[in-house]
Amino acid sequence: MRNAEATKEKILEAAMAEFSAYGIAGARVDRIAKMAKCNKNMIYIYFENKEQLFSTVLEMHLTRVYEAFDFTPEDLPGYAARVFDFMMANPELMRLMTWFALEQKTEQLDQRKEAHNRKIAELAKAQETGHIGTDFSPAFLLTSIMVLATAWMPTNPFGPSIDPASAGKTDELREAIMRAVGRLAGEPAPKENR
Amino acid sequence: MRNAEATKEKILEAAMAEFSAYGIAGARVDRIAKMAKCNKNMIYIYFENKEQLFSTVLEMHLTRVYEAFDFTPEDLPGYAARVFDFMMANPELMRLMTWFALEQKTEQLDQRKEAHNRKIAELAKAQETGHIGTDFSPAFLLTSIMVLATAWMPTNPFGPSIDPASAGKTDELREAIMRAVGRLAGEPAPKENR
DNA sequence: GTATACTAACTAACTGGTTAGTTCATAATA
DNA sequence: TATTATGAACTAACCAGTTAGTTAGTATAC
Repeated sequence: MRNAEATKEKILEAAMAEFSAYGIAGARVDRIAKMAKCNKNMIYIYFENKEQLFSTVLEMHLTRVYEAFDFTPEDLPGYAARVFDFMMANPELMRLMTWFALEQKTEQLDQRKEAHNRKIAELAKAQETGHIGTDFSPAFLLTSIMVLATAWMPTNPFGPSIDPASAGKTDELREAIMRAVGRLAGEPAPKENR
Repeated sequence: MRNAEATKEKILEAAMAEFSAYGIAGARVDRIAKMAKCNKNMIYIYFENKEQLFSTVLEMHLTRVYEAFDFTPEDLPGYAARVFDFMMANPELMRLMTWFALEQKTEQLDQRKEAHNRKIAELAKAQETGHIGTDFSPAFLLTSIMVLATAWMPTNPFGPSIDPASAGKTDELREAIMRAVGRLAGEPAPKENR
């Protein structure tokens, strides 16, 4: 069976599993080849080297995220819930991002930077128009939201290890995260609560 | 110069630098020996093997943390500020913890677990006595606090990379984190906002 | 239609450098 | 002299990346 595209696909899939499990330094090219049921050399033909392969895998999946759900500055709890659900369903991606943050050699991904700047601009506008509170800066808000939404991932040193009971209670957790984000973003005009 | 204790100390110091920089898989024992200006063999005499050395370094520094500052359930913003300052001053420890969370082989550290359970119990009591709000569970609160206090560390994929401008503004950041924690923990009876 | 030439996809075996861990002779100390 | 600390050299395994060669598919020529 000769099929370049299929082989590339299998390599990328295996690489995702390997890198998210072991990071760049810990990943083994031989193991990726074996998992992809292809020859090791094909990896070097299609993807230069190990680091290049990692970058390709990471960017591919990040692109998938950016297309998966959109940012709604007027409904930040809803956005947090979507991030939470997505990350819970894709723990491998979270691991990949964390490995990258730890192992990165000062490089930054333009793609992510742009996406963040766009969101921050939207938040600023939402603050001006009074849709959300102005107690926190847009950048602070965005970071807080992302951090709260991903706090219960296994990659977080303070997440499940603090709160092992949360393991099964996904719904309660999402609901609490949404309320927390609501508190920070400032309930534009809820008149009263409870 | 013959001094076993001093050699052990130097090895531990070098190991901390190496492991926090490269993780377990990426760390090189030869590099640690060179940095500690000791022979590689000494490492194996004093600390069994590489993984054992890592565990020793991690536990040692975690103990240091637990003794460094105490938990004040009635002043959670203050606690968050202390965690923030400590972590900002010790970014290496945060990296070490993150490497561990990624590389761990399902082991849990009893020491940490105990410390967390104690804090959660204190939070529960503080809720009963009305010192803090009851909108969020103690475990949720504690995780949120830790996560917010450490969100702007370089290890966080959503921290400085989202908000590079925060680099120099430590004071503003701490103040915002304290307010955020206050929002989540405080105001037992928030009648209205704005 | 079938023989030939050409190319893309793939493979097995190898290479050179690295790395965790060991051995053993020597030096310091008591 | 006996014990312990130390370091240089060593070893076996590992691993990223390479090489030289094979196989399958496809186009061209007769």
